[in-house]
Amino acid sequence: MASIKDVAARAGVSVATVSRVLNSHPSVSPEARARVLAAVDALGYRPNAVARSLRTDQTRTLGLVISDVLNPYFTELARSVEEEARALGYSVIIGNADERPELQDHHVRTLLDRRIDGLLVSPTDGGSPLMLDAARAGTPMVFVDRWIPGVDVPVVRADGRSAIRDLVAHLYGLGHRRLAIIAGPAATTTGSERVEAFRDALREHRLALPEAYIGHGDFQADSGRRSTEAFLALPEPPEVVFAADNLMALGALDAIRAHGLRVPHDIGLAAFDDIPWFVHTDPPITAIAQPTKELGRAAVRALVDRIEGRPPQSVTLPARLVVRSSCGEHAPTRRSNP
Amino acid sequence: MASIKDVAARAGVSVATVSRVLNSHPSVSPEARARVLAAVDALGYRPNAVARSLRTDQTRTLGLVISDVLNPYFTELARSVEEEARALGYSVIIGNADERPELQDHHVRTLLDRRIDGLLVSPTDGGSPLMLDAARAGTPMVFVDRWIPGVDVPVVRADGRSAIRDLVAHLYGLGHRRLAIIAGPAATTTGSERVEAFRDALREHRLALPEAYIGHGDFQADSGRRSTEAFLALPEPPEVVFAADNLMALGALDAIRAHGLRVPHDIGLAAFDDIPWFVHTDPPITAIAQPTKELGRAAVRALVDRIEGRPPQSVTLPARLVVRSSCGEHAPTRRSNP
DNA sequence: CTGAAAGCGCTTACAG
DNA sequence: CTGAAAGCGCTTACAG
Repeated sequence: MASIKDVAARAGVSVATVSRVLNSHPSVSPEARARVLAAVDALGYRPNAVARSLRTDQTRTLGLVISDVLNPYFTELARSVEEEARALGYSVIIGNADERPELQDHHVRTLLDRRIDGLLVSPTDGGSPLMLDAARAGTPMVFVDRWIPGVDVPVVRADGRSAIRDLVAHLYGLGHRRLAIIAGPAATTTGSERVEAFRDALREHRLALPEAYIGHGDFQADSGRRSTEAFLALPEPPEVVFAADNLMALGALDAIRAHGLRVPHDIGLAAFDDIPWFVHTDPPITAIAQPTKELGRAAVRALVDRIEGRPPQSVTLPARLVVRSSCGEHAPTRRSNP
Repeated sequence: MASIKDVAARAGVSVATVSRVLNSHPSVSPEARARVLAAVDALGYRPNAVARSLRTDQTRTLGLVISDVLNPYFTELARSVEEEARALGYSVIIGNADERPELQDHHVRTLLDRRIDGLLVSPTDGGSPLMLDAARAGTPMVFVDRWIPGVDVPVVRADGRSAIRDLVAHLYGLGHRRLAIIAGPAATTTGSERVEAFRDALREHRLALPEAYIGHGDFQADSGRRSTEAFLALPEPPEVVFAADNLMALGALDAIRAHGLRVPHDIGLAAFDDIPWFVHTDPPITAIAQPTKELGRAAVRALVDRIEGRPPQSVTLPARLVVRSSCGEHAPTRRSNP
């Protein structure tokens, strides 16, 4: 592969001049520029980003560590992150933690070793020493979707509280009283917050959330399946199950179908996170939609602000309820979006 | 951030010795090793991968350029690629082409600039000059899923031909005669091959594939929607629509529902690529499943073979038909997997 | 406007 | 077993 020296030799100038042309530094004569450009072209020269990074101490690369790529919500988030990053002149390297803290640490470590300019994280747990150290050491960092309390890092996320209140009101209006939730891991903010918001909303209707109606999931389909089976085995099973993410909703659906039950006739189902397929499931699933694209964009902007020395800002965007027919027979109250 | 010099100073040895310890070179005295390790620990030193790469001319990184991350098939492929790569000591950087040739080129260029050790590509088109040049220049490269004919690069893919023949036999057995397909872009191998396999299978049953029954899609949901609308507007609409990927099937479902039609009563639907949600759609969708994980693994192995100087091998794995109820009322002939 | 030179953080023959 | 030194491919003050 041709190096800057080859270009310099062919153009009859020094490597300094080649470098200046490549970085569009103003003080280069038109003739020199032309000769360099011609040499670059002839040689098919491409600057070595590794060498440049070593020298400039910046990689123009962002790291994104997400909890689970197979979750459509995170896939969409990742895509929006890459899009915005590209617009701002950055690449992004994605690390998939698969909801496993050790794997999350593996990726954080690899990314740090590669000297990425900044890190976007949706933490799988309460924060490993590695991540806490990185934050303290001043690595530019922003949390997306989930965050770690007590760490001085901007957070970009959606607030599902009011959408969850809308959901509970909707369920109550349909006559349901026994409402269960499949929660995410308590160590994650989205895991605990959604349960709390749900519990608070129930309380407004003077409804309790018994321990048996709380499934302890891990945001993966399998745990949705297991929790739902436990609910169904109860002497008094819930009338509606609210899954705290779309994968656990998938697992719940699997379990319900395995028991020969029908939604919503035998049991209702709602999910946090909306995906295109929810329109076509049997029946269409009532869900809480996050402004995923906007979250990705805002997260990148906050991180790049931090990297480039501007004060970064935390952002909280509202989620919204999308009523479909998975929770009851009534003609659903139509909301903004079908 | 501490550098190798800091470690050397603290341990009272030269940087060469530190480097040897870090790379577990045998000729280091136990005492020196211990002092270095202690210094590394005290300083929280982490080697700079950028510097190492510049020096060794290898990044231990693979590039993966896929056509569309939002497509669950590619998401799963990406995940399996990362998993296998990690097992072999490599990281992977994913570039999402979004089915856009310019974006594909952007990622190939960026990846090449970063001096990745090898490139895994699922080409969006017939091959840009950039990609062709890279292949000719000897960049270790492997095509996954889709490939470019006439380029000397190993290909790892699934052969859907026999599964498509099974599908057509299944449809024929159900009494359907007017079968349509929503194809992918003709410039992609999977785009053209699936149509040809479909046409060949129809011929075995003395059925024709009229031009009007070929939708020209681009593997995205919107094109599935448009093609289906065109089918439905025909004087004699098809009895079954076969979408060449799952996103176009989603679009087809949208269009069918928008017309107030029901699957399979009014029109049948089948898809290439199977996804977990197909079990829960209304009705469950008959699909052709690829051995996605195995494809990802095999592709990484072929690429790493190539990188490490072993002869890489092309691999073709079979896809298989999964019969559900979206094509007809008959009790479906059960196949290996529900 | 231009070039010689230093230096980013590593690795690795080479000499001892 | 160990260290001094060269060098990977760049960028960038510095001097002219």
